[in-house]
Amino acid sequence: MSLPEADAAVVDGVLAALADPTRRRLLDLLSGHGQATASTLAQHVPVSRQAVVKHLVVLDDAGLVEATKVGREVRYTVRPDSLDATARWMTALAADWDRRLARIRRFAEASEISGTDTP
Amino acid sequence: MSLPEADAAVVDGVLAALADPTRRRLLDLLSGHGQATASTLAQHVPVSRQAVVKHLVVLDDAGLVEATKVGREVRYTVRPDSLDATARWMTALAADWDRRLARIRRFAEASEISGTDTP
DNA sequence: TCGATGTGCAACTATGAAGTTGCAACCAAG
DNA sequence: CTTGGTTGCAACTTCATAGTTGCACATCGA
Repeated sequence: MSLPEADAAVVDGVLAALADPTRRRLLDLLSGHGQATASTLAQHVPVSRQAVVKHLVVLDDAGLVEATKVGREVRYTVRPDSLDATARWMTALAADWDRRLARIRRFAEASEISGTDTP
Repeated sequence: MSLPEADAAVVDGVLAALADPTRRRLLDLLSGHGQATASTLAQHVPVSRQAVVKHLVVLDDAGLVEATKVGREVRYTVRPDSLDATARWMTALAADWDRRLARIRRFAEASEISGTDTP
């Protein structure tokens, strides 16, 4: 109803991307440095450069980072748009749950009976 | 840093839990029905009851659902608190990225050095 | 041109998670 | 007590993904 369904794919990708601690760390490093290459990031994370690259591909597919080729190196930057969309989605979802729970609670108090549906 | 670090474990659990589409579907069903058992949920989802139970355990560990034993059945309910906390965390993170990007952009414009696109 | 540094691609391993099946235990109603 | 429905536990399979290594390709500087 009031939940935005248009960016379901975006939300899906962002949630999957944020589920990994290493990727969250990379995003943290990126937001702190403004720009960084995969090689530079690999120095601040206990995995290899190729592992970092794979993570950056996932983050790029989720729209969370942007790759810019500068000479022979690839600079990565954080992109807040899809994160912001997912944050809004989650906030709306939490509000929706609260609404439903409030309604159910009110209904339960009024009708005194607890059997909601399944007999 | 304005980012709340106290609920890092909560955020971690919620993100991991929400990463799975089946778990999101279960949460959707639960928020719609108010209450449901694992057997009931399994009828609305293309997986077995035991798979649903495992998902519910994950959701319970993440603080997203609550289990209540009623007679011989276990009723599950949605719990918005940790979802709300995660939503706030994500909103703060998006705002933080925006802040940093704005600062970097302002700095780049002021110092005139970085040829962003036109060489 | 030559070397050094950085990136891209491919093959491979392995650990964890999602899902299944089977069976035991439990509880309510006949 | 027995029977039907419900949950709980355990072993097992399967598959995605995080990680590795090795090498080829590009690019900058001397």
